[in-house]
Formats: sequence, C-alpha cells, structure tokens
Amino acid sequence: MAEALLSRLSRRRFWGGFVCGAALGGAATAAALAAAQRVPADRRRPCESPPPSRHDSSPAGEPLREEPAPESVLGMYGFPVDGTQTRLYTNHALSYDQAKRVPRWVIEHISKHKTVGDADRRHCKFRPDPTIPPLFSAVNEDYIGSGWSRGHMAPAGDNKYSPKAMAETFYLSNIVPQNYENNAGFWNRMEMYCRELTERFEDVWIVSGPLTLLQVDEDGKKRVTYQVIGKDDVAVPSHLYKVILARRSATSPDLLALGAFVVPNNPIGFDHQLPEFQVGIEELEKMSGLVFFPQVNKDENVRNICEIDTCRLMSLEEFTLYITTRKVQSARTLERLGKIMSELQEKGIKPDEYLLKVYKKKEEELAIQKTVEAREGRAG
DNA sequence: CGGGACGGTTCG
DNA sequence: CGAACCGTCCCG
Repeated sequence: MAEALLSRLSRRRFWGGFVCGAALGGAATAAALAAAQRVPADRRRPCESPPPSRHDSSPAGEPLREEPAPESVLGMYGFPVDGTQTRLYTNHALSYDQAKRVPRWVIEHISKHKTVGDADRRHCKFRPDPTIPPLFSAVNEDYIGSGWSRGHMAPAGDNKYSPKAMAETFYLSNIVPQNYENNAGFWNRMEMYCRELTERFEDVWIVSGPLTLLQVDEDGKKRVTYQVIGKDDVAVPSHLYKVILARRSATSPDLLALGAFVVPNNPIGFDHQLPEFQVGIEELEKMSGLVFFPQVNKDENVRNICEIDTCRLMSLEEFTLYITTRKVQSARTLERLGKIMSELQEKGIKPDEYLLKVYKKKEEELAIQKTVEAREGRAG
C-alpha cells in the first residue's frame, strides 16, 4: 500500500535528525534546561554548562525556586497564565493546550475491572469541558462537518465500570480531531490491545496525546504546519502518540513494561502492526516536549513491552468477528440481525463459537419480542 | 469497539 | 418558536 510506504518514509524523515541529540538524551536535556533556569544568569559565565540534575518534579504552575523570592516588582501584576496545569477527573487527568484547543497529554490508569460494566457510550454526549474557559474551549460545531472525527485520548471503553468516569471522557478537553478510519481502525485496535494488557498486568498506565510534527518541504526546509478547524481553530494533529506502562502486580519483582508509539493521523490498514510504530521513549520526549513517567528510572527499571508482551493487534478477521458480535448484541429486530450475519458471510468470515452463541441467544430474544408485539397488536 | 445522522419530544 | 435533549438508526 502506497500510503503505508509514505508514512514509513515520512517517519524516517521526521526522526532522522534526532540521532546526534541522542548522546545527551531528551530526558537529561530537559532536566539540564530546568536546572539552568534555576541558576541566575548573572552568576554564570557565558556559555557555562549547568551541572547535571535529576528531573524536576515541581507541581505545574509553581515557580521553580530554591530560596524565598526577594521583594520584586517583576511579578507584582502576575505572570502569564498558560492553563497547562494538571486537571483531574474521575479516571483520567490531562494538561490542556489553550492555543490548540486540544489536550497536550491525557493519562489514565486501567485495570481489569474498569473495562467491564454497564456504562454505555450511547448515554454520553460530546460537550465542552465545563472547567475550560470558553475563550479557549472547543465546541462540537468545530468538529461537525469538518471532515475530522472527535477522537478520544482516554477512551470511553476503558471506563465501563463508571458512567461518571465515561461521561467525563466525552469532554472536548479529552478529544482531538482524528481521521475517521484511523479512529475506528488502527487506533481502536491499539486501545483494544491496551485493555487486553489488563489480563496479564494488574495495573496499566497510558498517556495519549496529539503531535504536530515537522515535515521537510520541497525546498529542504523543515516546517510545522497543521490544519485548524471550526470557528475556534482547533488544531488537527499530524500524529498521535501513546505511552504504555504496565506493572505485573504491586508485589511482583518483575520490571515494568514500557512502550512508546507514534501513529500518523491517517488511515492505517490491517496489514500494519504495532511494533512498526514503536519509538524510543526519549525520541518521543524530544518530539513532544514532555517527560513521561518521570518517577520511573527508564534505564534500569523497565523492559520493552514488545519484548515482554505481544504488541499484537487484532487481525482483520478477529476485529470483524469482535465488531459483528457487538452489533449482534445491540440488534433490535430480526431483520437487522439477519443483515448483520449475511454481511459477515459476504466477507467470507465464518462465525466463531462465541458469536454463534450470542447470535442464537439474540435471535431467540427477538423472536419472543416479536410474538409479544403481535399479541399486543391484536389486543390493542 | 470506534464514530456518525436523524427524528420525535421536551423545555424555556 | 428554536434549542436542547434523547433514543434509534446506520456505518467501519
């Protein structure tokens, strides 16, 4: 597929320039910069390199300072407010980009029980986050008719256990403009794999977010350009990222499993698998300007998730069977039920045992419902 | 699972 | 009256 080749080529272009920076490392560089910012410039020789330092763990929005401030007029009317502070929700947290009207990052924790329950996305509605100032918020109209879907960062399906938690994932602070096919296809399969991880790991933490990566234009110059949509100019990301951290159990001596992935915001077919999109965590940190899981020592305490686990996404047949089973479960008429099954047959896919079981149960249920309706029809 | 569009109803 | 709301239908 030509698209696939193009996306691989463009990925090479995007990341090809980062090799020489790898000696210092994105995380170390970020820490060094933070340290430099703490040392007053007049006490440093020009071009003096600051001492190495650990990651900064100051809460967002709190000025970095080691000594009490001298009385100063500098901040007497306040420093600019950027709205990047961490916002907490029932089962996710995020930092918001007030200029792009999308999240910078969204973190969630999932375990097996959270992915099961009665919470139903049909009872949910996309809506502006009530805690985001309207001046900086996206609205539904920005997305509708734009050619881009509203893509969850923290997925609804990770919050089946709690209607409240699921409803909060529909706030537009958790949403980015996403290619329809990517959202329903490859990204969806990625999310399914993350949920599958909870079968083998007690705790899984996931950070997801948008990227607007540079491209090399025909004049050889590097530029960052991106579409904006709606009256609020919501930024369309060129790529999406996901960082997965998985812990076998609270008491296990096993190392943590870690993986970082960057996916183009384009259709990606079933002939592609997850490892194709894996990147080094420091590469992603350099691209995004973020340090992920800063309390984890990534040199000693982690293993590559694709070496410990499968990093295998569903095949087209597995995916189709899964989707068909969901559709069968939500069928309202026998006619619809028949159409769902005949379309599966047209695709040349044989129902598996579980689908057949669900189908027979649903067929029985709808048949009974039909006779009841007929009886009521005669009576009334 | 991930998204849409549409129509009937309610409400200020 | 239009907007908001909610259930139902459809697609990949």
